Amino acid sequence: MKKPVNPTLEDVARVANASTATISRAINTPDKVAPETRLRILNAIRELGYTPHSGGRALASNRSNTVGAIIPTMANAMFASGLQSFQEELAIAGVTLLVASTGYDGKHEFSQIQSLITHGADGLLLIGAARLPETREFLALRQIPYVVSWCYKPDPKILFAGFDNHKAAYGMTMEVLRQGHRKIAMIAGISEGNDRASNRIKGVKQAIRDFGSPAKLLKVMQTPYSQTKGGDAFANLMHKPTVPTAIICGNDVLAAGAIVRARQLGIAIPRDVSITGFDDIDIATTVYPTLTTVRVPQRRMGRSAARLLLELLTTDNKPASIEFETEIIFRESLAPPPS
Amino acid sequence: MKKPVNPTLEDVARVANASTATISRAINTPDKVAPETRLRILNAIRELGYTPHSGGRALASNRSNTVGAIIPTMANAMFASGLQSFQEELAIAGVTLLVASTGYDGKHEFSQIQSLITHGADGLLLIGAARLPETREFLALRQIPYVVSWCYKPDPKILFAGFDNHKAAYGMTMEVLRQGHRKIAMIAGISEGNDRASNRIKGVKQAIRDFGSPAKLLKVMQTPYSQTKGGDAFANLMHKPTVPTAIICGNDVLAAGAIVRARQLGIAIPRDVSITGFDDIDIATTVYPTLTTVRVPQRRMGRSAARLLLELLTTDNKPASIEFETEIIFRESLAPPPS
DNA sequence: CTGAAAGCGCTTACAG
DNA sequence: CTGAAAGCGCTTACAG
Repeated sequence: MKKPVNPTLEDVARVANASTATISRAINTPDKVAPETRLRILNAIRELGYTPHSGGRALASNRSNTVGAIIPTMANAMFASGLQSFQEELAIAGVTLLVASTGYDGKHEFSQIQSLITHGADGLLLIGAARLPETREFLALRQIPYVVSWCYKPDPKILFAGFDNHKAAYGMTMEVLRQGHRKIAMIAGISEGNDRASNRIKGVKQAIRDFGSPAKLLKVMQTPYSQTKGGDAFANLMHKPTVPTAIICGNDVLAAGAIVRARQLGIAIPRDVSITGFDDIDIATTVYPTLTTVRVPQRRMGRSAARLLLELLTTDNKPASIEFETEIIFRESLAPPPS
Repeated sequence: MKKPVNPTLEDVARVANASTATISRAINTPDKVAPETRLRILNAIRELGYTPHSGGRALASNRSNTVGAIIPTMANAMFASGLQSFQEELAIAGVTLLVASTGYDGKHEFSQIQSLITHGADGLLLIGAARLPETREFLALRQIPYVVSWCYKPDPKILFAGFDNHKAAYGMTMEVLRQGHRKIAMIAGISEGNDRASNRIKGVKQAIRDFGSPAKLLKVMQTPYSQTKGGDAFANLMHKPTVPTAIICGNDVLAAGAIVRARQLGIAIPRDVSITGFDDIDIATTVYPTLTTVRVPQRRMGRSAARLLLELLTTDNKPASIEFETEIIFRESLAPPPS
């Protein structure tokens, strides 16, 4: 017998000598099928290498058991372990994860959201609260269930599993001030279309304002998240007439880039200038001196996001947002300024 | 008028006052539709937030314009930029990428392959040549077009866009020997089910054998790809009675872990022991001392893989595999042994 | 426990 | 340039 290359339920039915309805039940609700029938069917499925066609399935059942995650980038570990936990939690519920990335571009985000919905995602994980108006409209119009992670706001209309970037950056800045720094600079991510980046900037500014004179924010440089760019921004800051004694970085990648560049320039960290990061990814301990940074509870956040989304998808509950606390991890790159 | 939450072609047809056939044409072959009709339809689509249902589309057209990539892990940058290039190249052709990860587990790989095929992937990008027998059978039975990357073999039955791991590891080992090292150890990845890891081990062994006495491979430790594990393996090697003068690592993550641990243990790199890596990801220059490593042409590989897969999918050509060369990048972590 | 049949949202010859 | 209609692969009341 010739095996069909793309076997369908009908092919399985023929081989297993049963109706397509029974095959479907054997796959989806096995205990509604007699054990011997089930066995026969399972053998036929294996023999043919049958996999259900998700299109037909989605069409007929009006659900896909699939959710989508749209993250800014896969290029560094910022989202990797959170996404991993998200996926693991979904897998327990038998839900498949589809992943797409945006390159920090709102238009890309919109088209990736549409693409994932088109591919049958029942719900979405989105990063951050900043979103194009057309994207918001689309999400609202289509009443797409989604949870927003990596940030938190007390906004009852949106379901968050995240943390307060403003508060976290504020806290780190206060610590830098407490250690005696007064001339401070920041190397931040690009704030446009990125509320995490902009709230971290606002948090730093607010802390320095609240602390009052003589604390001063010399400069905030915005640059894409790459080590090289972080290094460039660092070199730039250190060439100005007034040099900071501490530089607060928008994330660990920028901070690591600054530290590497400092070494190349013969600038000692933290003796000549202190550096802090944000995220606490692996790179924070790879770099030398090791990085004082803000730890983000990625794994717990990812897991919670999955649970909230599943609850949204499978129950009528209206689950509440979850705010996670961040924590300052003290390592070598931050020390009091030379007196 | 009440807007449907999940608008269908029929809804668009009603609003735009046209048949579903015309709507479909306006979307897929716009120039077969009168300009004014097209405009009316586009407005209706926007108004309703319509996105085509990929299930219905795949069912009716028997293609999905989607390919899947299955990578071992998203947890570090080993595959990130290659995948990025792969995606960019696909995007040019209007093809969507679905990504899944396996955690270096053959069974997971099989189920993720099935899942992506189920979700309509027309073709696949796979990493490495090691694969479970059932996975091979499935790929063959279903005649699934795929390209294998991150490795290369002169096997005409499989389409590769990769490099020769054995040769690359052999080359690095020869360089280490050339610089005068004779007592060598290796910290490798887990070779089971991972041909890249095992071929790198074989390459190192072969080089040392070819070089002949007094060169000796003291020990090969296999460990999962994490900095901590790399550090543990390093500590272990340095506590043995016979200490190596050079440690060749299976990838940069392991090597970085070794270097970080060396610092903690007060062991000087490269004075006390040299370290080499594999991949040349960002971490190779973040770590201090910076890492001498094998550069893998990730971006070109990803782009080629996409082109080969598209060729497979859209033409009747039988494209040929592409072998990329790797290159040793000299940095600080490798130096001649103390004489 | 099993089967016949309707219908999910699309595309595409076919006809005009 | 446009429309009516068949059919893609599934699931699921309904009937037995």
